[in-house]
Amino acid sequence: MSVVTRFAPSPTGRLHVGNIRTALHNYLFAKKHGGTFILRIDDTDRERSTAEFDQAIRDDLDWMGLRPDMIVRQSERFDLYEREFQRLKEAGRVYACYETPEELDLRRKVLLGRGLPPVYERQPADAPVPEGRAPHWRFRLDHEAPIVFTDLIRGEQRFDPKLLSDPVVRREDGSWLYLLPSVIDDVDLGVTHVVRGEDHVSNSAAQTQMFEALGAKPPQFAHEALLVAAEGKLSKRLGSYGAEHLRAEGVEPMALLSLLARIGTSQPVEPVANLAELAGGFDFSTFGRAPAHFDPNEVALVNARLLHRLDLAAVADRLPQGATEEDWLLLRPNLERLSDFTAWFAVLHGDVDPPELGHEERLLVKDAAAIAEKLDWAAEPWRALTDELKRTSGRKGRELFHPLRLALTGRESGPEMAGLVARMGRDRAVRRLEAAAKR
RNA sequence: GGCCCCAUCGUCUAGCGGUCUAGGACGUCGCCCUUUCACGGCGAAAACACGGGUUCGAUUCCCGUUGGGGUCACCA
Repeated sequence: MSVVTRFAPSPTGRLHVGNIRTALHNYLFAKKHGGTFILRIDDTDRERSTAEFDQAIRDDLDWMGLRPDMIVRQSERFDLYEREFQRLKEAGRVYACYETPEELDLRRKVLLGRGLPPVYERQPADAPVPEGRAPHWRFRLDHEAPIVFTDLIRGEQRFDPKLLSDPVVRREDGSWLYLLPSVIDDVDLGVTHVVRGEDHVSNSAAQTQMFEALGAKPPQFAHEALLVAAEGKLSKRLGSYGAEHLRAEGVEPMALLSLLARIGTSQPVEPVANLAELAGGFDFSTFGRAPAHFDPNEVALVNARLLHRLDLAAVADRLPQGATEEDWLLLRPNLERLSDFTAWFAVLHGDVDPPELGHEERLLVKDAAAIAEKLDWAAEPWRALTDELKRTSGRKGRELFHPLRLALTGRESGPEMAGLVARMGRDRAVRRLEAAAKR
């Protein structure tokens, strides 16, 4: 049987690192086994779901190369839910309830106050039905059958159904809550593996019975430990590391994905060039069970390391017009993000603002300009320039190089000067040295 | 509050009773390369939360404490 996974976001916001990680794991597991990766848009909540977020989610997945083999929307499948719902109703697995949210809330507080688990208490069969009120519907958990399933990450999971509330599956107005439609879809689409955060384990327990009530075998579950922010402790804050933010920061998708695929596992976080390679090493047994700390700085680190080994071909279409292989190899080791390339490209082929230098440095740079003027640029201009200047000025080491670097590139640090100087050409070099001397 | 999960270097983790003078990766620090900074190469420092057991012997098993995470919605 071939593997089928699904990623089921609701279009009520953009993707963030937690979401993306779940999507990625579903994708990688499916691809590793030559299976199918489904994107299921969970838009049963018509109040909060928007077409814009629906689109944004697909764009973000596309940006990362996480292409779904199939896309379905729950809002287009209500007929199916209706049919299955009727079946469950006839089988007595779904029943009508008439409590108001306020009543339920109060009851919960009372139980909690008495130190009891706030589990929903079923009404007796002969309880009076309030007049003129539409019911909402709950799924009847089988209290006699202990719920047991083997989680791919957490091992054997056991739940006493008596400690679980019968989940509400449908509201008074007929709208759906996510629990049941999700199961119906998983059955219908042949989902074999449900990979999601550990905040869903108790949902999985209840859903296990729903699969069975529908006459289906529950899928394999894998509940991964959540990500928490490195600073502070609220996992909610992770929301700020959204896809749009990461994209705006100039993060390479594969850098993000390399980190997200490995964080919280026993495998080293290292830049990996493509999804296929990531999929090859994917293994639930390497997943830890403790929440992992997500540190945005780590994304930047992986991003830089990834860039340093990328070939020109991988980035050529995102580089400025006229950038050559030589430019790329020269500048690449110094990039933290690809967009840095543009500024360095200007150092080679455009203009830079002259820096402010001290009196001594201005004199040095003025001498440098005079020397540079006469050099054979086809030989080793940087070597020749610095050798000569060392002799005339008596300076060496940082004393000598720092002012030259500043004058020639406008920056404190950067790639190898020899390469930069040779590449920028004599005219540009002389012009900059003179400009810095005058400033 | 009930229930569930977790607890090893700063971080992610390996370890499944003796093989641990506790291994790897990221970060940090140092050295090398570079007549500068960075890149790169090499190396070093750095951890078994605490208290009880069990055992000839506990990082490893059990209990408790402390600490973290999750969940108990007519959200997903």
